[in-house]
Amino acid sequence: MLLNLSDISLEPLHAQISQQIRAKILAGDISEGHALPSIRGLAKEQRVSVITVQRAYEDLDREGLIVSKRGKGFYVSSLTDKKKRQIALDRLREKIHPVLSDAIATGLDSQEIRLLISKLLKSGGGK
Amino acid sequence: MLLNLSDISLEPLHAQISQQIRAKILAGDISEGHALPSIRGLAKEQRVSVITVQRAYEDLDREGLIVSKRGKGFYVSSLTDKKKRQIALDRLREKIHPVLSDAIATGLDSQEIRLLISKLLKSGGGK
Amino acid sequence: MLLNLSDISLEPLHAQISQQIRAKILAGDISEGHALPSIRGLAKEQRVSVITVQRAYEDLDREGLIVSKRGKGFYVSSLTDKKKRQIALDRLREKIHPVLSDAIATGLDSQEIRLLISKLLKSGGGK
Amino acid sequence: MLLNLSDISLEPLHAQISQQIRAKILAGDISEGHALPSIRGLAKEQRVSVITVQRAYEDLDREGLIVSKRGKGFYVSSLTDKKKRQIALDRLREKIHPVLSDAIATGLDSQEIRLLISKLLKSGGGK
DNA sequence: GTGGTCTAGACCACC
DNA sequence: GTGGTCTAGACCACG
Repeated sequence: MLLNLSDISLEPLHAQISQQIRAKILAGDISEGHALPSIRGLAKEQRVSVITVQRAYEDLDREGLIVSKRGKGFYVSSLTDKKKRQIALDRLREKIHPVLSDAIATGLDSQEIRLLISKLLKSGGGK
Repeated sequence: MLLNLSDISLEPLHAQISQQIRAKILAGDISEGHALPSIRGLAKEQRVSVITVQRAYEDLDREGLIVSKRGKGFYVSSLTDKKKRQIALDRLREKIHPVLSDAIATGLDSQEIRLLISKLLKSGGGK
Repeated sequence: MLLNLSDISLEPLHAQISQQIRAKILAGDISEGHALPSIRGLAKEQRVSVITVQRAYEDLDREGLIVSKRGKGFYVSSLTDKKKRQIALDRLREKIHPVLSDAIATGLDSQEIRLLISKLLKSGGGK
Repeated sequence: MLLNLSDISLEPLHAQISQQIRAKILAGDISEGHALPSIRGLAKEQRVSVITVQRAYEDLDREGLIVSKRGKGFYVSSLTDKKKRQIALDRLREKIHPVLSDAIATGLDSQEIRLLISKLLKSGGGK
């Protein structure tokens, strides 16, 4: 599985892993019912500790995006597209709310905030 | 000085302090040349350690928003409104960029991202 | 790690530490990718407080000479020799400028300043 | 008396004062036997505390550059030009030595150090 | 009074 | 094990 992990990021490794897999699932890049890489396999491939992958999978499991089948591995849960979009929106709202609050407190007005965001989205928004 | 600190927040205390003072300065709530509360005074008032306030002030000093006058205290730097707005926008851009990247990776399109943000901004954006 | 710390120097301890490690890195005595001593280890070895070493490492981190890998330690950043030399020259310029200004203001002329410096450099320049 | 004092400099105020007066004396801008401004007068003129000027004068007195005539004020000592130049050189040597040591430890060689200094001296070296 | 530095502990998340 | 944060003291130079 293609992941982009960084040793020196402020974001913990397990969070980087769960976040990138979550994105793949919500974007439909991994379809429902498909198996995820085994914990050991992914750990070896990404050169991280087994426990790190385990924590990432635990998070996704708790969110209901994947399910563990004992002795067989982890599988992508079955979710309607609508439900996926809802989850994605909820996550976005949760993460963007404090940023907007801070921007407002800092004296920026809604107009220029929206303008900046539009520019960022047009310029790709890519990583 | 009125601050809203939470010791259960994920955000370190010193970051909460510097961020709230930064917002006050950028929004023009504290004007240039004015003295900030003394390190010890603010520490006592907010019931945090002296070092915690010190780190917050250090950060703002490094950013150029305040200056330290030895033996006298900290003072708000002189910045034009334009410069302040620029700093605020830069901070917003930096903080919102990864959030937007993640939203895109998650399968959301620019249209619904903008829509969500507009709704949040209209509903106050307040904390 | 071999450090030469003096608690009677005017220079703060943390600055002495960061400066000596900085010199080792810029001179290539510690190569890129190598791990630095752990904060606690160095603190114990040099008989200083953990926080003192931490501040030294923070400074080097901020300058980009080392990077922190959470849970693993600090590592020397990868820098080309050219870049290292540039940083060394910039530091020298910054530190020597006020000294030269003062010398000029004091009535010395460029010729005798250069002469003195040459003599100091020939006599070793060593500590 | 024309002085250039900065509130926010790392250099203590009294050191800034003594250093600038010292430079004037060594450069011959104030000739021997001339009276220095009164402590109170200079303090008022430069908007600093009396004690701050006092400490500056004390330092110069200890170095033998000025002498106190009780009840009359401070006067520039009588020093031959050769002696003045010697003092200036001693000060320069003392201040530049650690800077050169650090530069050497940092991997720079004498050649490029001299080159940098020559460039700084040619470009004015002025403050 | 102020900020700057330092110590000797402690708890936490991460790997 | 690692670094990141925080506390509660202390001493110093400065104004």
